[in-house]
This record gives sequence, C-alpha cells and structure tokens, in this order.
Amino acid sequence: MSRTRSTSGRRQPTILDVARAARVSKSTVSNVLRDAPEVAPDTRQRVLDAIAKVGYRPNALARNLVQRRTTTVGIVVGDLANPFYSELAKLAEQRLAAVGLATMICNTDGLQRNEQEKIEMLLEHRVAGILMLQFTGQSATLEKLRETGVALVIASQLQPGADCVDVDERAGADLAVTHLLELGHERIAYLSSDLVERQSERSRLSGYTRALRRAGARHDARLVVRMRHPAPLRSDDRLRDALGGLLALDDPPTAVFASNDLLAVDLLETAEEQGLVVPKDLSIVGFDDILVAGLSRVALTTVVQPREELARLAIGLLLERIEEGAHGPARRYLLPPELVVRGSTAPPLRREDEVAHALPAT
Amino acid sequence: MSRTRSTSGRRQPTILDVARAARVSKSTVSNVLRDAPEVAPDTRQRVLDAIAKVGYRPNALARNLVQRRTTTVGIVVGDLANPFYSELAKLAEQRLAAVGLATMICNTDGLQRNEQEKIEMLLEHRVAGILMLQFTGQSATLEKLRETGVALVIASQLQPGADCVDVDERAGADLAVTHLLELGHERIAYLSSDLVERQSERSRLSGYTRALRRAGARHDARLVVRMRHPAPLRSDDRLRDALGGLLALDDPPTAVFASNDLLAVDLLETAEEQGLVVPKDLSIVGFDDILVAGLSRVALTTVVQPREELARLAIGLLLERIEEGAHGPARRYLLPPELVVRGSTAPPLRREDEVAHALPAT
DNA sequence: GTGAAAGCGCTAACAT
DNA sequence: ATGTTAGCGCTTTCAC
Repeated sequence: MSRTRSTSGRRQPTILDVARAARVSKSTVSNVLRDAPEVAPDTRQRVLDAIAKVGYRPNALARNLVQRRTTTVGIVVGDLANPFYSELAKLAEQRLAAVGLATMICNTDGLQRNEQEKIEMLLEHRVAGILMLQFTGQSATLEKLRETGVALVIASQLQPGADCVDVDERAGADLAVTHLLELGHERIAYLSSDLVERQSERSRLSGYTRALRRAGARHDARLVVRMRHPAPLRSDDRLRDALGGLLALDDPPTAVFASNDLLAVDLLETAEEQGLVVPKDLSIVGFDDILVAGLSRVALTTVVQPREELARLAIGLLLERIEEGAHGPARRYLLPPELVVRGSTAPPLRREDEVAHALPAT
Repeated sequence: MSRTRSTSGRRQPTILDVARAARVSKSTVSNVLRDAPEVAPDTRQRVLDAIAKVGYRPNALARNLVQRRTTTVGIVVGDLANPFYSELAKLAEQRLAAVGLATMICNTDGLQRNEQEKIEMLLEHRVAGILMLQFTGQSATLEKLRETGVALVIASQLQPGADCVDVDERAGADLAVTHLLELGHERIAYLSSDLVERQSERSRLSGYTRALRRAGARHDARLVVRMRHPAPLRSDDRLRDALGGLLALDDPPTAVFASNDLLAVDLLETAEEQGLVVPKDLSIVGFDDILVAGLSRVALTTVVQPREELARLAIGLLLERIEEGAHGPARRYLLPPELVVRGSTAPPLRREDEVAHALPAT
C-alpha cells in the first residue's frame, strides 16, 4: 500500500525508504547504521549509497524510544547571564558533546517553581542525566529526582545523598576574611545576595564567622547584610542603601567580603559612585573569580573557584552514573579554593592617616 | 503475559499501568492526558488518581515520535562564555520555555566542523526549529537546513533566503567612527578578531570605511587589523603586537574602533598595560554593549545591540515558522543600532597638548 | 463516552 | 549474512 503525502511537503525518509532503495530488509539497514559486525562489505556499500541517495537522517526519537535510553543530558542553571555559570555551562556542554551527548540547558532564574518545571520537562524527555549548576535546595525536588533513578550531579553545592562536586566555600570565605584581617582590618562586613543559594550562603557566612572568631574579633550582626540581588553589573539603589547603612554605623566597616563577584563588582561601582575610593576607603573581596574580576581596571581580590576542574569532575561523575546507574553510595569531590589578591584590598585607613597619605594596594 | 523486571530497578510506569490502575483503556488515559473534551468527569478523576498513584510521567519521546513533531528547539551559539551570546541565549530560552518549548543549546566555538555536527544532531533529534545566534556562513550548511524544511531563524546576521533578525551593523560602525571623527580624530584604526563572523565583519568594516570616506579622510590599509581572537578579558600577546604595530606607524592612530566589546576591553587593558592612558592617549569604541562595558571602571563607549528586542523578534519569527512551515518568502528585521558615549573616547591629544593638559572625556 | 487497533521509526532477538 | 517479527510508549481514527 503506497502512501502519498501531498500536504506539507515530503516527509523525511525513514529506514524503510533506504531499505527499498538498497533492496534489502530494514534490519540490514539498521545493522549498518549501528555498524553491527555481520554485514557483507558489498551490502553495506549498497546501503550506504542508498542512504546518501534518499538523504536519510536517523531519527533519534525512535531510536531512543526503543532503546529506552537517550543520549541527552540536562543542565539546570540559575542564571545563564551570570558569567560564572555560563562559563561552567559551556565547559560542561563541550565535555558532553565530546562523548556524543546532547545538552538541554534550562534557566531557572533561581526560582523553585521554574526549577521544578524544568526538571519535570527534562524527566519527561527521559534525559540520561541531569547536572545541576545551581539548586534551590528544595528537598522535595531532590526526592523526586532520586525516585526516578536518573543520574544526577550537583555542582557547586553539597546535598547529602547526591553526587556533588563543589569547592570548599567555608574555607574560601575564611581565606578571604583572613586576608582582610592580616591587612589590619578589624571591622569587616559580609554582604550577600539571594543570588547565592542558601546552602552556599550558610557555608560562606560560616567561613566568615570562623575567621573572625579565630582572630578574636567581636562578631557584629549589623555587619552582616543579605539583600535581594541587585541588577548585575550596574550600580543599584538597594545596594546604595545597604552600603549607606553600613557606613552610617558608629563604627563602620573598613572592608567588605561579598559573597560573589557580581555583587562585589556592583559594590565597587556603588562605593565609588558615592565618592569612596577602593581600596583606600574601603577594601572589597569577592568570590568566584569571574573573568571581569581580572581586568586591571577592576582588579578585584577574590576567591577562585576552579571552573575547569569543577566541570571536568562533574561531567566525569555524571558519565559514571549514567553507566553504572544511580545506585551505590553518593560520591563527592570537595575542591580547595584559592585566594587571588588584586587591587581591591589594602590596609585600612587609620584615623590619623585620613588626611595624610593612604597606603597603596599591594 | 505479565512482565517482570528484576534488572536495573523498576521501569517507569507507562500509560498502560495507569489504564490498569484506573480500570480503563489506554486511550481513555490518553484522552485525559491531552485533555480531550469527551471524558466523563468521574472517569477523568479515576484516571487522575491512578496517575498520581502509580507515579506516572508522560514520555515525551513516544509522544513526539507518534506526533511526528517535537516541542524542542535548538539554539546554536558560537561562544556561550561571551556575555553577549549568553545573555541572548538566556532571553531566548526564557521566551521558548514560556510557550512550552524545550531548548537544546549547542556551542560551536565558531568552528564550522562543530557547527555542522551540532546542527546534524539537532536535526536527528527532529527539533521543531533552530535559532542560530551565530553562523559561520557556510552555504552548504544553510542548504542542508533548507532541505529539511526545519524552521530556521538566524540572529545577528543576514543570510539571503533565510529569516533573519539583526542590527544594522554597517550603520553601527558608521555611528562609532563618526563619533570619533566628530571628536577630532583623523587617524582611526579598525581592529577586529575572528570572533566576529565574516558577514558581520564585512558590514562593520564597510561602515567604518563609509564614515571615513564621507568625512574625506584618507583610507589607510595599515590601520585595518584583523587578528585571531585573544583570550577573552585578559591582556594578550597577540593584541600587544597588534597595538604595537599600529603605534609604530609614522602617523599612528589616535583612536581605535574595535569590532566587538570583548576585543575593545582587551585592547583597553593592553593599552594601559603599555603605559597609554585611555582616552587621553587613545580613544576606544566597541560594539555590542555587553554589561561590563557599562561599569564605570571600564566605561566603554560602544554601539548598542538591542538584545531584548533581538531575542523577542527572533523567537517570534521562529514560532511563526514552526506554525506555518518553512515555505513562503524570507522575512527580515533590521534593527537600528545606537551609540552610547562613555569614558573611553575623548578628543585626540594634539602635538602641542602632549605635555600640557589633556581634555577630559565627555 | 470508551475501547480496539493501527501505526510513528526504530532496535534486537530470533529464524532462516 | 539477511530477513521476520515483536515491541518501545504513545496518539488517533474509527467502531461500539
């Protein structure tokens, strides 16, 4: 019974069209497609020719359906416009493509609602694995994921029971604050935004606290500020208020540790807009080491997250899970952070210095 | 014949499991899933309950296979780590997700080889449409795409015969150079990297030439430099050489128009590293208006590409094509660029000024 | 309103 | 070495 398609143009040729053109059965075509060993050289050639002739292109959906597994991996990211994540996403995609896996990228804007929906969509597409570059930390979501048995790796955050690869954020924050303490700062603020997930937030804050406590500095709750994340890379009202609040204290901070580079750069902008000079009047340390931080015009002292290694290990873990299945104990890589000192930090201005010379940045 | 799966855990429940649990046929389940009108309220409820009970999740592959169309769209991008493209990709993904479409993102690194492979992969996955945020311009690729009849939109570049949405790059370059001319510059270099596709390259160069010609300035081929793209946002040897070459001329340029912001910022870094002061010794104009360009510490004068509008129009076009099919005449949106003047441009230092005062940036 | 049946394009036994 | 066959999980006529 020959079919004729008049509507909406020719339909794509299938394996059957190839079979007819090569005068073989469709399984023979399938055999050469999957290059199974038992095909006669000349038959194979006939099939190859037929494929070229009819312009055949395999249908991944059909294949994936019958094989009950896909070669697609989902990447969930909070904000693709954040350089830290887009760089990570790029590295991950590269590695996945290198082993023949396609990538579905989902942006959540950091919203639980979106996160759930996107994950649901990935599961409906039966992705072989999911890499979460950011995670709201909602346990129900994690539970659902676990039920499906899909391979899962969470990057840049620790979640008990799941494969994780993250940097030691506590140690990183400690590094940052210790650096400031060593420069002689005593009043050090911690500024954070909800762009950073709760988990990470806690770790970084705890690193901040630990460093202060070790140095015997008194903890001052007024120096810890968490805000809605400001517009990226622009000075911002909320940030201006936050900074104003800190500086209005009777004993204002001389340095700020910001929980991420985007925020740190914004702060730098805002501070200078207010007439402060960084680092003379205010030292700033960030977290992430995004590319902008390294510009000499910006020169942000910051804690480095090793992106390449993060991506490499995360994809490595994910591929293992896809191979072996999701059973077995959770694995974790904890990467050590590093501090890179640039021009945004300097010793504090002592009272008596205030009119006189300011110490230059190291 | 009941099946038992002992290996690799439980398999995911199918529509049949739901049917059994609800004591209806599978087509009834399908009917409530696609909420077809003709289902009795109580039957629907029974099915809904069964779905929840067995933890059923629709299989998008099976659905897409039988419907012979997917709800997945491919986005092809050259470099996801380039803020301009990651911002665009994010906007596009948002709009697609809003209408229920999933997004497969492919990074090509600007390589034709990769571009072809990734497009092939998208086609095998039978994506409903492809949005190219960057395109090497290879006509064979375009031809293949056209043959498949897949919905296609090319953003940020004009390709005859395909739906395009791009900004008027020629006008943009003209704007940039005219601005420099009006400031009094006479020797204006054009610096470009292969990060910019050939098409765009040509347009921008032609805008540069046109502006110069209109002003009656003599064209000097030595002022036009195209280089391999340097490491993003870091000063770079190649760039140092390129700049050195320009400044070594007997009549060196006082201003540079860079074909993209990433390059412009790199140039700024390199120039200052070499002891030049921007804009006093050298004015720089970029193209794109990526977020970093707006930082007051960077303050790059640049040509704005309206990203939001680009994404909106591109996705709009793509959705139309997915609806209507790929036949019909190609459509095109040409967006007007805008110049935003910041601190990286100023009148040139005249010989007699050289030791004395320099004019500040506007 | 509901069910039976015929595929979508492919793979993977199993025959031959 | 090649062909036959039975699905993968779903949609979609078409009977009842």
